[in-house]
Amino acid sequence: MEEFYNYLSDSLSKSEIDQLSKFLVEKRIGKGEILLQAGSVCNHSFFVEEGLLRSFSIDKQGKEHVIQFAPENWIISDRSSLLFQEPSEFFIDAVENTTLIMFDEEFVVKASELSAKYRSFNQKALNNHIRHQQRRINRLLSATAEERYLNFIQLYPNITLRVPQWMIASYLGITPESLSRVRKELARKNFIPG
Amino acid sequence: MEEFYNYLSDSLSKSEIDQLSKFLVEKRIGKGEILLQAGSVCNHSFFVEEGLLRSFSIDKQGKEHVIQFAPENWIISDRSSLLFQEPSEFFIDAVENTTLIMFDEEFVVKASELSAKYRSFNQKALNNHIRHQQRRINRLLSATAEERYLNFIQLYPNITLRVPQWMIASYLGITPESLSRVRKELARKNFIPG
DNA sequence: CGCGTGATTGAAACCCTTCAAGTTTAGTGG
DNA sequence: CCACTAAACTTGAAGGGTTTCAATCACGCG
Repeated sequence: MEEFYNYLSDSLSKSEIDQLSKFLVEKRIGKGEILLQAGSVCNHSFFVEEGLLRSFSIDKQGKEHVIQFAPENWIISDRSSLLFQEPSEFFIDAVENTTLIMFDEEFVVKASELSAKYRSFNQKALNNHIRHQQRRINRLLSATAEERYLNFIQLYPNITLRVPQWMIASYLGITPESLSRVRKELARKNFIPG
Repeated sequence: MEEFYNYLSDSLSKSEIDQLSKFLVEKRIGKGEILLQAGSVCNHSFFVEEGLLRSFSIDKQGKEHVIQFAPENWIISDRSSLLFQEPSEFFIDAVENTTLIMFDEEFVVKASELSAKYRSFNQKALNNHIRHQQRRINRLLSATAEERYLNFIQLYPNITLRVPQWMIASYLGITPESLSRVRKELARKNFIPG
């Protein structure tokens, strides 16, 4: 709970958090375990205390496409499914053994009632999510595979070293083979990662 | 103002809207006029009463990439720039002669103070935006040009007929020539649009 | 040690882009 | 209402970037 309390501490007082703690569940899951199945309704958001989660879809051909990575102090969920109570198109699973905090919409509603600060905090988080997605769309539309990869390792240096390359390739929208070649080409050009 | 009042009527009473009306500005702009310049901070959201707006970026090579279309009753803006007060990466301009309502963050704050209904309405709108973006990312990662086009005309039949093809191509992340060929191929396969 | 997963490499195929030319459409002014 | 022009769309041929498929290599784990 440590990190999640810390995460909330700017917007909720200690006593307020304690009031809300009954809506929180701490959970430990192993690498590869699944938190959300495509087709089922997503009823929780997941805050990562330690470890690494990801969300992804599987297309008709059975190929995985990584939508998002969530390392420590990130929240991952399917907000569409959560808010509109419709079946999710996405999976969420653990890339590493992970300790996480689960919370549902009731937590968000109660916290919003308790604190205006939390409301604006949450609002800001939503807007930040939109910002990230917008930039990603923009890059998918305009950047080459190499540019997207460089952008990725610069934005998420921390994640780059922790996930297999094929997952990064999937996030970038290219094949593992292509990413391998991109990296080879970068090495040739004396690019030093990190 | 008609449509915007209507848009708000579920979450705010008539008198509440009247109180807030001083934060609203109605504006008419001609086709091609620009509402937001990349590099400048976005201070308003735009609600389309009549007409059609779009947001887009311009990459290093001078190519446009359409991020979003906004027909009647849609809101368009750069939320990142708005909320974080940073220079926008995007342009917003008018695809058709457009009547719109401009409002700033003060409007949102005041409306949120006045009405819990508005808060949840606004929250829902943000989540809906995230949902749309998420699906788009997913499609950019997994679908072919043809699939993306079919998906587009199904999702936005109304927009398809109102914007030039090269803008749709830009939205889909392909060249106008490619879209032309995709359409030709669909016609060959006896696909009837609409 | 051996198996399985992930990374690399090569060759061919494919999709999409680029460039260039031609056609159609839309808008403007006489 | 026609003539003219610019913009949008189409079409073709060549080229580039990525994918696909297959084979090989590297490594960690039971």
